Amino acid sequence: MNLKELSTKLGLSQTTVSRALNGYPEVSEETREKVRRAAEEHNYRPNTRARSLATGRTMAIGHVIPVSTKHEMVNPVFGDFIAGAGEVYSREGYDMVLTLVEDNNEEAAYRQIKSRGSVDGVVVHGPLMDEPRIPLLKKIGLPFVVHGRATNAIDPYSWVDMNNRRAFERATELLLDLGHRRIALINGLERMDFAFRRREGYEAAHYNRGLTPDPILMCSHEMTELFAHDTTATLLSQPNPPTAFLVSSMICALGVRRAIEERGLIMGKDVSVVTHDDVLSYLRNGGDVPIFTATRSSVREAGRKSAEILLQMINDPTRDPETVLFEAELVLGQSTGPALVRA
Amino acid sequence: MNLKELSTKLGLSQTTVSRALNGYPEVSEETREKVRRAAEEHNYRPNTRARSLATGRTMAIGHVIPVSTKHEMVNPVFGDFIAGAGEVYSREGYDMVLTLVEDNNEEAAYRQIKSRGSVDGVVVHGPLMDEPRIPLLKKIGLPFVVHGRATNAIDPYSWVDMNNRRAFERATELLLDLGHRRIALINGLERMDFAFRRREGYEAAHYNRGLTPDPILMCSHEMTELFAHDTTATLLSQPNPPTAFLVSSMICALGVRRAIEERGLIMGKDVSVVTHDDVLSYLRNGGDVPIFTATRSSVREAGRKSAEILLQMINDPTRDPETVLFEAELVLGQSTGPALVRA
DNA sequence: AAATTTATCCAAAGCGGTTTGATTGGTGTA
DNA sequence: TACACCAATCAAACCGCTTTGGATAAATTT
Repeated sequence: MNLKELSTKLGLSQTTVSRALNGYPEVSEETREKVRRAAEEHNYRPNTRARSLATGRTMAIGHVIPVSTKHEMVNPVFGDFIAGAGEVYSREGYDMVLTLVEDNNEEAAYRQIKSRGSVDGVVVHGPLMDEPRIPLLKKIGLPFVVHGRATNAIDPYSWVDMNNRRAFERATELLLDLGHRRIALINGLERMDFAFRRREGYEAAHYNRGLTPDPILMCSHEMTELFAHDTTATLLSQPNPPTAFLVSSMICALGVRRAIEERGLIMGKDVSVVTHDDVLSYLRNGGDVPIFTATRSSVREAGRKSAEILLQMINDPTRDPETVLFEAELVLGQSTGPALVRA
Repeated sequence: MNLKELSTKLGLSQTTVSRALNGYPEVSEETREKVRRAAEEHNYRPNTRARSLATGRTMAIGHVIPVSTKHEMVNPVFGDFIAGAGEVYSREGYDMVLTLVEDNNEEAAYRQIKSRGSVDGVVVHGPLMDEPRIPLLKKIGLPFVVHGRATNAIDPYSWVDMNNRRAFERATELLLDLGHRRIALINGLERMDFAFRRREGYEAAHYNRGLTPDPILMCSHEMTELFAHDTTATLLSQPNPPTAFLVSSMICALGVRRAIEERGLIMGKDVSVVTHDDVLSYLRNGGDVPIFTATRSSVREAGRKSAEILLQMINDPTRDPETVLFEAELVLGQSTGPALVRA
């Protein structure tokens, strides 16, 4: 059932039917109601493509997911982010289109997205410190919002981020307060902006107390359970092992815990762990007292916020870029305790 | 830059330019080359919407992700499945559009997808045993392939599934062979088809040896780390605790292990664990000898296969439904061992 | 009563492509 | 030389919608 059919069936012009359904005032309430009922009855829904051709708006938002060619990694955070953004999109009648892009030809991908014109805007995921996509998108004039930030970006742009630096600074301070002096950092890839900032926070907390973190304790890698486990195992078997771990994701934290317990140590007693918790739906840091002491910030909420900002930008292109910085909560769990005095 | 502009710039008609770019034979090689170069130079790309309006093909595939209203759960498997499917789509020039649907109004969602005409076909995720979406999609005539199966579906349809029943039967047999007689089943929601089949396999292995599984040992829930942990802890504290656990996901397996170790037991010695492993990128069951003994089947591969089948169906609607059944490998890891003789 | 408004409705022109059905000039053939 | 045929190109229709710019009749002013 399309507009033409519906309108002949009603004995009206396409114009009137279209207007009736889209709430324009030049239509009597009586006909509008008639049209509405007929549309309902025949399950009519305007064809998206035709409509967007006519309006110039696609009513779709693109998400470009970088897929690491080397590791075939998909960020586990992605599902929940999408869920948050999706809530907003479906409420506002937008579609969400995903494009997977290998990390070597991102520029081409974005140019294609723009020239094919299949979305009204994009969400940029996984920004690097030096993020070429930001000036690119500015140049080609595609509205966008970044989930995260890019330290070295110059021009203003819209982003939604968590205060990674502050979160990890606070987490480190907590561990220092508990007497820990050898704190390992199990970080993500540090060309990723978030990971870089987290290390900054970790280091800052040390420097602020006149301490210098041991470089040997700082590790950076794709955040898998396995990496976290192996790294932790290695560190713990060294002559002067860390007494605490600051970890970049729950998944990694599980690996850290595994390594700790394999050594017969008790987490929260022999070794402390603080992790960042993205509040993923399938990996709740649950229980009355959470398992892990954690810096917590909901990635789903970030998804919602990103979507909202992007839609606003699309609806009013003159708007200035908007930014949102979430502060992570620091929630105390069972995984931290005072540093043991070394025999 | 659109077709019209490009063709006037070239002094050719839109027809010729369009044909040149789309590889039609009625164009001299000379002009074709000229057109190609001009298109390249001006970074011309046909507008997707216009093209799909004209051709009737949208060059987009829909994925409808059920989002549990109660638990706000997003299946963690989803990211990797999408990555696999996405490979195929981008190779074939398809977009992927995601629709999040709360589990209470799925029918409306699919009808809308059809009538809005924004995709050429859909992948159905998370089929239930009694899956209303299958007859619905058949009725409204939208090509689809199901990731998983629906036990009670009658008409033939395309699906890609893992042999859940067989996998869990084999896993159970392994545990029985090792002497275990009280094997707990930590399963997903059993209205989900995959979970139902897994239980069938688990039970069949028992029945085949004249054994009857204790209903108290069979648990079914949304598959989170927390649920798995709590359930395991409860079961282990009972008078006649299980000596082995058969688990439906790696995430759950991590919860099971946590509960085991909290009790001071050693996995693979005091208690055996077999889990299903979807080969998620961030949760590799790694190491030379895998941590967990597991039934293993790559969900990313399933994504690839699903996409391929769906595209074939779209390209040739007369094709019969195609089905793919992956057999899971059973890989031995460190988490299983002979049942201890009870004192 | 004539002139304006106003309330409804409609025909037709896009939107940016693809595709059908000519039209042209050049070749091959009888 | 005349005819058919082919290769290359184009004008125009079409996909399904929105939107501009009338048109018409009724209501209101003057």
